[in-house]
Amino acid sequence: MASARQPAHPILTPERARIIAERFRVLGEPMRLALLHALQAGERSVGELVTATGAGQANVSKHLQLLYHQGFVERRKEGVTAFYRIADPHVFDLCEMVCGGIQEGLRTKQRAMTEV
Amino acid sequence: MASARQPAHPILTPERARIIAERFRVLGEPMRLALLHALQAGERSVGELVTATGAGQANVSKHLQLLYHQGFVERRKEGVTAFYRIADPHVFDLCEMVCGGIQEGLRTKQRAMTEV
DNA sequence: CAACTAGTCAACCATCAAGTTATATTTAGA
DNA sequence: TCTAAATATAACTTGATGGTTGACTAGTTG
Repeated sequence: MASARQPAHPILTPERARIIAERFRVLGEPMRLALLHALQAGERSVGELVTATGAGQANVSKHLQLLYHQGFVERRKEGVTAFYRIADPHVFDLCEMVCGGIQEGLRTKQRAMTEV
Repeated sequence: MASARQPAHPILTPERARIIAERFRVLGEPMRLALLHALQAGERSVGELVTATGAGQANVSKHLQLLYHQGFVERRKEGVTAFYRIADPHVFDLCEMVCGGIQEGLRTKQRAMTEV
């Protein structure tokens, strides 16, 4: 085990905490996750995302702005149509890690329930 | 490269999106990140966390409840004192991934600014 | 130019969530 | 038992946010 020596945890200044939290918060919204998921298969126009998610157009547009300004998606304009795409596929690694954490939590609860 | 064949992305049902978003949302709050960070060095009582973060006692307690019910921290009661600890150190991997994404985003912007 | 289409923006409302204050609960100790 | 300490909970206030509606912008087409 390497637990004898405490790892030097990087200091979390309030400013850093704020920035990191902001990014987490953007992912903490089902609709935005749905948009990212829809974009996982490739570039999509706003209209396509509207039909894919069943949400209102203005709503989709607003969420896309948030994702855009946080750097999660990129934008391309073609005529009157706007196409969005994933900026960094690593987002999905994040999601999978969260899923793993959820499943781990469930396993822990399961163990707790089946204990003697 | 394995990009020729599209990976079969797991389906994101609304229910799954809601659960995943809920977890992200818990991390999307500076105070809760500060609490997790304070716990990174080891188990702490509520009082210790109050002085460590400078927040109100009731506030800290409430955030701890959230972290607890989402399975991010575990709890131990000793007399009248409650000790909290990190349930799964993988949370910090998540945070570091987010930091990486932030830095990557900044690099991208930097490149965009220094382009011809 | 008029009509249409795709998307963004602004205003509004309802809901939610963070923080505070006060109160309840539980345990230790005089 | 009475008190004090540590924590949890309830009630409340206030600011943030998701969703909708409607106006506005900019291309496209007749």
